[in-house]
Amino acid sequence: MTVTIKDVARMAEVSISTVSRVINDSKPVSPEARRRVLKAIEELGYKPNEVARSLVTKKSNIIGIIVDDIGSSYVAQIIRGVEEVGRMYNYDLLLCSSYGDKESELRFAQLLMQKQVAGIIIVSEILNNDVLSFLDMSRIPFVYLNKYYNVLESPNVSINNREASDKVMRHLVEEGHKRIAYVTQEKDVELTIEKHKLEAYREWMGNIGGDPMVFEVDGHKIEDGYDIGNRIVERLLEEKITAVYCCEDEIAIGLINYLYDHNIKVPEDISVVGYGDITLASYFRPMLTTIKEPYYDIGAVSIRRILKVLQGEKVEEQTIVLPVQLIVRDSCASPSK
Amino acid sequence: MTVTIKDVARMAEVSISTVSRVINDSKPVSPEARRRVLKAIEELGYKPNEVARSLVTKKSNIIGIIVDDIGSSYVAQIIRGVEEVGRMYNYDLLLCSSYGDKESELRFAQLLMQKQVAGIIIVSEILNNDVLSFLDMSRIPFVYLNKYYNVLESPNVSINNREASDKVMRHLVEEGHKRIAYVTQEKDVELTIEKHKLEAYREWMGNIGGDPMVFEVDGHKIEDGYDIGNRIVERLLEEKITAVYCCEDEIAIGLINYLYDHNIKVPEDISVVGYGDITLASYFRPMLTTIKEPYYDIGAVSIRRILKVLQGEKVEEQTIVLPVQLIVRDSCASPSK
DNA sequence: ATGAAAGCGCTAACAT
DNA sequence: ATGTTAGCGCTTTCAT
Repeated sequence: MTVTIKDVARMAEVSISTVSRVINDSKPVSPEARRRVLKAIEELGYKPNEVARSLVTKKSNIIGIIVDDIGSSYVAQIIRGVEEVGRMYNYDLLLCSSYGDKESELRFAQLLMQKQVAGIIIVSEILNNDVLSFLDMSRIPFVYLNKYYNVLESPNVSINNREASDKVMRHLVEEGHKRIAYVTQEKDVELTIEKHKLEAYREWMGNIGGDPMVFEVDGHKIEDGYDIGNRIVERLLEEKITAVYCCEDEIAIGLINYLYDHNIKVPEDISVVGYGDITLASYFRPMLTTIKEPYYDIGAVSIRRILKVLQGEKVEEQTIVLPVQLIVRDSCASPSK
Repeated sequence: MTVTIKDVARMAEVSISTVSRVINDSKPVSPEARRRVLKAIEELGYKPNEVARSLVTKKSNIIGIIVDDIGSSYVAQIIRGVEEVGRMYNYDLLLCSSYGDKESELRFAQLLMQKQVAGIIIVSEILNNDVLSFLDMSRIPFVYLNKYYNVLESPNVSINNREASDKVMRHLVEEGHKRIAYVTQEKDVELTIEKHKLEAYREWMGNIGGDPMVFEVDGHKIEDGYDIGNRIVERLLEEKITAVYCCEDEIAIGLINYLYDHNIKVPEDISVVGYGDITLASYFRPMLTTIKEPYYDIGAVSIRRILKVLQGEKVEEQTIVLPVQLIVRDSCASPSK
């Protein structure tokens, strides 16, 4: 049946410890013995049983990742980043989808512990102190990623949302827009990144002497953006709004779809700016002007952080802040007229 | 420290075997002993070490999944299907991305074996007999999914592509199109599903007495569809083509983008049909008329198949064929005339 | 019904 | 430099 370290030892005529030593390069082994072991491994096609290994070393080279929904493209991008960097260091990914359920998140965290994962990355869209405190206690290296909520007390990787919003507003103003609306999330504003984005928006509107006009959307999906189009389009027209800054790409795209379906042209009649730069943003027409949240990098940096901790390095900052970028594309133009 | 079965046994004043029996419900245990064990487990917050378990049982409840690129939305959908069904039976997912590299696919398959996964699902976009024969030999239950190539000799889940193409052509013809072009893949046509799709296309064109007009595209990305727009648009116009049937949604979307960027209206000037129904298809404007490949279901059925084998059930068919559906949306209309 | 003990495949002291 | 041995935490005979 499956070949074990014993078989290798027997064939190479050494003890299993010697075999172990050459596999792990953990102690000096005479060239001769090493040669024989290597030969035996080759001939038998021996592959160490990772499970047995994990049992004794009490750790696997598996990183657990709990995501909200792998179907979201930003989540997939984060996973790519995690996967690719992890792979470089021979770490594998154990994937769980919580679909936004608090209890699932916690249960998966426990499950991953049972599986002796080396570290955990959570991509969450809700606020869930239960996992956070569980993870804190368990003393396993982890990173908590949350696109919406400000996470302050846990290791995380994010961008400076205030700065990002400033970039959007500066661009809009420089393009000549004065009547700019902002579409924000209605839920938990004070706890989310919307707080900072709204601040930036309000400040800029103050500076250019315009009235802030804030609309609230409920949900993060393209459909939700479409719905809000339905609810606000009349106000937009009445108030002669020339640009709508949406808190998320999905909302922006939904809104543009609504406008498209009602013969309002983007950007000719109204400019729309998004936030996130999801995959769709550049395939969609008109191509979306938006803030690039570097999802891939967020994933890559997250696992790097965990790997560092695993190697015993001290990681100072709780939050690692990545640079933001405004991607100017076609959904935004100077106001006609 | 971490609490083990010994701790539970001590607290419950039974042997570890009894604890094991309670945990696994493997043998009768007296009500009294069971009660005490349960209580101890509760109080200590004991969670069995899955790694130790796997070592002795020689199998984990982990399903390995090797995908081409988790960034593709169809891949993400398949994974969702696998994940959700797997979860119902307490299986976890170990994820590897091969990025289309043959050797990676093989290496990952070996790696997954080392980790004692219970089964393997491969989502491949290339032809790789090395993994296939490795998997065959290893006698681990697996499913080989390939969107492009006909896989005949390995367990797989797919749709009837011939039938799907018939549906597209019937729809196009019923809408009144006579001058229909088909965009196919240029690579390995004889080995891929394009063979059957082309057959259907040619047969229908023969039936309505039209000239088949086939264009070849190289690649599966939206950009590739855009490129081909550049290459064929003049022919399309010359030949008064009223509908283009593209072998993949990505190609269709790229083509529509090209047409959009060059002021050719879809569907008013030209109808475009895709194949796949990727997530983008319904968010894109015009919404794409396309064949729905049920990715989620493909994933779900794949893991069900593996689970069946794991439970010792015989699974007769190598290939499980799922029903197809034509999704009629907006990118296709009757030819204006 | 329960416990003692062997052993899964490996690593890591400890001896030599 | 190499071998012997004791576990890692669990399941599973085999006795009782």
